[in-house]
Amino acid sequence: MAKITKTECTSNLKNVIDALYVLNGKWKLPIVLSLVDAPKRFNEIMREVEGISPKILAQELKHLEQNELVVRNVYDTTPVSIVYEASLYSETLKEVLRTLSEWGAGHRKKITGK
Amino acid sequence: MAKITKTECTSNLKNVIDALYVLNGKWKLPIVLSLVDAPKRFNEIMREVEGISPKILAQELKHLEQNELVVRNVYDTTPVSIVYEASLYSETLKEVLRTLSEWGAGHRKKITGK
DNA sequence: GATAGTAGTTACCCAAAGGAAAGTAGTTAC
DNA sequence: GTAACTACTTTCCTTTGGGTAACTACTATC
Repeated sequence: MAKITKTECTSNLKNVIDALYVLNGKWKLPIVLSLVDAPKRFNEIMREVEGISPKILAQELKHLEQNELVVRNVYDTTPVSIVYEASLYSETLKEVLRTLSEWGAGHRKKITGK
Repeated sequence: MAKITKTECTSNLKNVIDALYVLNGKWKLPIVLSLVDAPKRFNEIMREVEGISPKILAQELKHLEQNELVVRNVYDTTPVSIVYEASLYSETLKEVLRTLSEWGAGHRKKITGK
């Protein structure tokens, strides 16, 4: 890593902590990945993201909506259908997800597979 | 995001989960960032990473050592000095830290600062 | 009228993460 | 001998994350 100043390092740190605050937890990135694939309804997400409970899914969707990563669309059909989709903004996560995925794959090889 | 297959998506997901498993928690990346800056002793890290308790620091250093991100050097002086440093391998995190930092900075602006 | 599906909410519980404070064992300085 | 510094460990406690199961309110189908 190129030489950096103390101030740069501290602000890096703060940025990383902020990013992790938003993306932290077992389910947030899996949900986003599922919705990036295609918009889905509540029970469809439940079926795709295996193991998640309705309580946690509702909670995480709210968190992701607040952070503008997911959009909740309500359609006035009978009964109403509610469709969640990854926001345009969520595409800014693309690079983060890519580097994390690459690192995770490489690291698994290093620690277990060799 | 370019069109991807279901299989690619699932393996992405697994990789990301694996990466987060290693990097998860409040302190791991802050500690790595601190050591990337310069090798340090236990109490030096304590002072730089504000708010961390000795219990947590000892625990996280062990975890990071197991994952080969941090090296623990023992020097046979009197008294022994123990110096922790970021491993060469930890440089593979560079890209991850950079994208996370950039995203965190941009996201903070979006959600709070405007 | 019973069953199933929609999108959740509620209450209760457990386990892991993390914080606070004190202790330990050794060395060094005063 | 007392205080301070090293690198931790131990104990206790609280908070948070997450799981289970039941329940709600509505609609559609048999």
